[in-house]
Amino acid sequence: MSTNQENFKKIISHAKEYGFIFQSSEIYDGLSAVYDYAQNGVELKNNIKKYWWASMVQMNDNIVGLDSSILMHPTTWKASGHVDAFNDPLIDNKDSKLRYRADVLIEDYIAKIESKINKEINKAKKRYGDAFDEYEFRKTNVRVLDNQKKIDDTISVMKKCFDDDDLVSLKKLIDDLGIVDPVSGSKNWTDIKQFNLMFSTSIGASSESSSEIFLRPETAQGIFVNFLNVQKSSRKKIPFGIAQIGKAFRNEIIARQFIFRMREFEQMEMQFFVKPGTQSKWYESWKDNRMKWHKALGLGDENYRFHDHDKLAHYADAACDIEFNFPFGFKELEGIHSRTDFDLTKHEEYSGKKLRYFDPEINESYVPYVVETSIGLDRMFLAVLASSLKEEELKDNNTRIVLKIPGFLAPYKLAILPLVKKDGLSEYAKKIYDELKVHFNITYDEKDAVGRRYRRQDAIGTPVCLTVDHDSIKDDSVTLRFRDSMDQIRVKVSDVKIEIDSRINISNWLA
RNA sequence: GCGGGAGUAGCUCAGUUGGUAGAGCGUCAGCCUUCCAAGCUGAAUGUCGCCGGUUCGAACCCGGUCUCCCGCUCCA
Repeated sequence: MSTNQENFKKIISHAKEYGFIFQSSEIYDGLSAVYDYAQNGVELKNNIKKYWWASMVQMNDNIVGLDSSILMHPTTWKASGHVDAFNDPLIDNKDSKLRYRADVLIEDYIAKIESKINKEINKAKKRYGDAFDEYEFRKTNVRVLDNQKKIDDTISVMKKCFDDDDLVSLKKLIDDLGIVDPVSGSKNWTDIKQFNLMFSTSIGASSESSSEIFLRPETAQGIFVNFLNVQKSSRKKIPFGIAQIGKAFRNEIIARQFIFRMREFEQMEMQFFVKPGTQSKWYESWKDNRMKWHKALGLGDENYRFHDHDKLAHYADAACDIEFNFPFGFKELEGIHSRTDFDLTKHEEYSGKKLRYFDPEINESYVPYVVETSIGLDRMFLAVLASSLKEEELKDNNTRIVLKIPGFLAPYKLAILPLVKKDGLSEYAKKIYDELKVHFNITYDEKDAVGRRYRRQDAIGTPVCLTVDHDSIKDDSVTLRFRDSMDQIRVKVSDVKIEIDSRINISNWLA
């Protein structure tokens, strides 16, 4: 475990030292759980996006792309359930150090009193047998009436608190009712705090005309509200999918573990619209498909596993995660959810617009069911970085740090290195650089011994280095040196493009 | 948010009972070098996370605060 922690620290240091990830606003002490992608990080991240986009949109003739806005009509989030689900009044018990939802505590209290009433009723039932009239009993029994009044009062006070957003009175209610922590039995409560996981902002420049809107907490809703627009303009027939890559925002109560859980993060989501009744078939098929996609990267099959959800979210009838073996254990990397017709039905309800598909095969229209695949881009980035960063023992007690990422993901595909600066080698090398830079993202380095320059390229994952020596000028041949094997081959300058391309072309990983 | 640990150069870290800040690696300039780092010369870089207090004097002691890592919780 401690070695894993050390390993994780090394990854974080490496990410900073070699220009992959910096903390946001670092000179101002940083902003909690927000990170920036630096010169090498942005290349790697963009390449991961390309891999996903190609496998979704390019490789499937029934999946199309979308880039919807971060800002959406506020009713979107009422319809999706986020306004309710992402909004919790929380309270801590100072003795047990546990955190509870205040409304759940009160509801538990009400349930307790209800069970008292039921006990009373059951006792009376036993006593009076068939002659027992529950309605009459509830109306007349003093203890029952007393308890029922407690319940009614509690509910009305609680409702008023929520209507008025009055957390102080809500706290007072918990104190007045003498609610204790089920674990510690203590009444030592903190104040109630409202946690809203959605970031809000306002639209409209003047304060009178402005209205509160949210930064999207997931990209999926942008797809749902555009479902019919896309379907009609693309003339796609069900089953078909809409893919989207974009930022989402969650005001996490606690956000940690480097870029694993951030407040501003990027999702790659695909919503697949299917005929009702066929969703479990597609759910299984996408589970299989997505796992294959991950494993094709070659980060190690043993690093992936499925994890089925025990309790399902309000919108799902089946759900699982693809978990990855991060330095801090197996954690969710991608979610695959069978979302039923929940979202489209809700949007129909709230918008008053039909979101139905007319199926020409059965001559009927219906609200499609949705199977979602949703992957955290930043998590994917971390998975690639963490599993690829290796420290290798070489001969003569030497070691090297090498980032063994798949070639097409590498920030630079090729580094051009003149063996020495003099004798025209630099000029010759720069000429090659100019010829090749239109084909690949490449870099040039002539500082220090060539061995040290190889190490620098290893550290950022450059799969191939090209070295120009004195013979190159005579016979137009150069040495290619490969990151993983450290092997070298001699090729004609005119063959370099083909040699590189055969090793880093994304199609090698897409099949 | 609570509990535990931490914050000193780009990175990893020293820094004695409080006396005015260092190493290794890296970076930059130059030299030397004909293929796998750590050969030579020189240089730059720190309000010791931030604010306040105690003290003649604080990297060190005290208080607050910010940020990171671990546990609880949730998710992409």
